[in-house]
Order: sequence, then C-alpha cells, then structure tokens
Amino acid sequence: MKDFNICKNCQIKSLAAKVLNDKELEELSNCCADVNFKKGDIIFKQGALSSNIIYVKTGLIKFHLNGPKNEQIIKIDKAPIFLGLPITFNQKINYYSASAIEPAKVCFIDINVFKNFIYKNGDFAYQIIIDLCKNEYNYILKCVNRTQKNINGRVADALLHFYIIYNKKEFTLPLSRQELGNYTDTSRENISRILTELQNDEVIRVDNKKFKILNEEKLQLISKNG
DNA sequence: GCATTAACCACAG
DNA sequence: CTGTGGTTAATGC
Repeated sequence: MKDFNICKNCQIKSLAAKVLNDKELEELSNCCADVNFKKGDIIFKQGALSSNIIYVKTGLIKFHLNGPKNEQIIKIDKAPIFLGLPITFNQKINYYSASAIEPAKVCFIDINVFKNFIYKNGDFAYQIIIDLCKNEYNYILKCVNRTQKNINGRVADALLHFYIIYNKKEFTLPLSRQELGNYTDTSRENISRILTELQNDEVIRVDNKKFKILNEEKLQLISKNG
C-alpha cells in the first residue's frame, strides 16, 4: 500500500512543493520514488535519456561533463536542490552528468505530473522559475570569476565554497586533487603547489583530505585579489 | 631584458 | 593518486 502522505509529511520539501495543496501533494506522493545513492554514484549520466524530475533531499552533488579535453566539474552543490530541470524540460539527452560525492537521498518525480502542476498552479510554477533564475545568476557569476580570477583566487573561492557548504572551518574535502583542479580550471600540479603555499602562509591547514581554514580574512582577500 | 604566471612533462613516493 | 622540480611559452614592466 502506497503512502499518500509521504510528500505531505516530507520535512525537506522544495520551495515549490511547499505551495502545493493536500490533494496535489497526494498526487505527487503517488508518482515519486526515493532512491539512495552512495558516495561516487552517478545519478544521471551525460548522453543518457532524461525522463524524470530529480530532487535531492540530502547529500552533496557534483555536476560534471566530458569537455573537449578533460572532465570538467561545473558546480558542486548541496541538497536540497533540483537536478537538471532545464534538461528535463528542454532536452531529451543529458548534456552533463550528476554524481553524489556524499551519500544522497534522491527523489525521482514523474515529469508529466510535475508539468501538470506547472500548468495548473501558478505559485508552483513561480517557485520553479525562481529556482532557475538563481541558477542562471550563479552560473554567470562563476563564469566571470573563472575567467577573470587567477588560480589562487579560484582555489580560494573553491575552499570558501566548501566552507559555506559545510558551515564549518574544518571539513573533509570530498574531491581528489585532480577533481579540485577540474573544478577550479587548473591542473592537479598547480593545486598541489597552491595548497602547500596556503599552508606555509598559515591561511589553511591541510592534512590529506582534511582541511581547516585558519585565516578566513586572508582567504577572502586571496579570493578577491588573487 | 627580466619577472611573473601557468601549463606541461617527468619522476618519486 | 600526490607532491615536487625543471622547462617553456606568453605576457607585462
């Protein structure tokens, strides 16, 4: 017997789902499925067919794709987030991949039911648009920063990003040096050098994957000025 | 010409 | 997979 209140009782509803009424939430419960992903699991893959709306309830997600030369990490974001709404609505084939880099609880939602909410419920549609707008802004910001900041600034940005994600100055980096390079548009060699340099300047402490931000002000300065 | 920056390669743990 | 050193090309002063 399917639990029709599963979405209604969900504590990590999206902003969009929060504006649904009881009947709609029941409908949603009837067409969604929870799936757990382990660290490193691919949630959807570049080149594959996209058929569901995907909402991540818990976990950390890496958006990545095979570029002309290397694997590129486009962004790293924590739950709760929707994955690939533009793909699901606009394309058929995924033009990038999404992976869990920390255990993730993911909700798959039937595209047609989701579309129906958009047609029928303006508040719901509005919340989805807000979500897309925030993404647009973040991508543009990231694009400019990536082009105009030097490597030190970009690495500092990345570390500050993880500081925001974990909300702690001490964290375990869920990426290899190679991946951190792919994320900050540089080589693993440069990452290696910059991290030891930051450590020598007592801006951070690094022990393998364990990071600690010692001097946030200085890290902010590097992020700003390189 | 000299310094800086970053990419690329090679080799060692 | 990482860290380090050497080399090189591009750019700016």
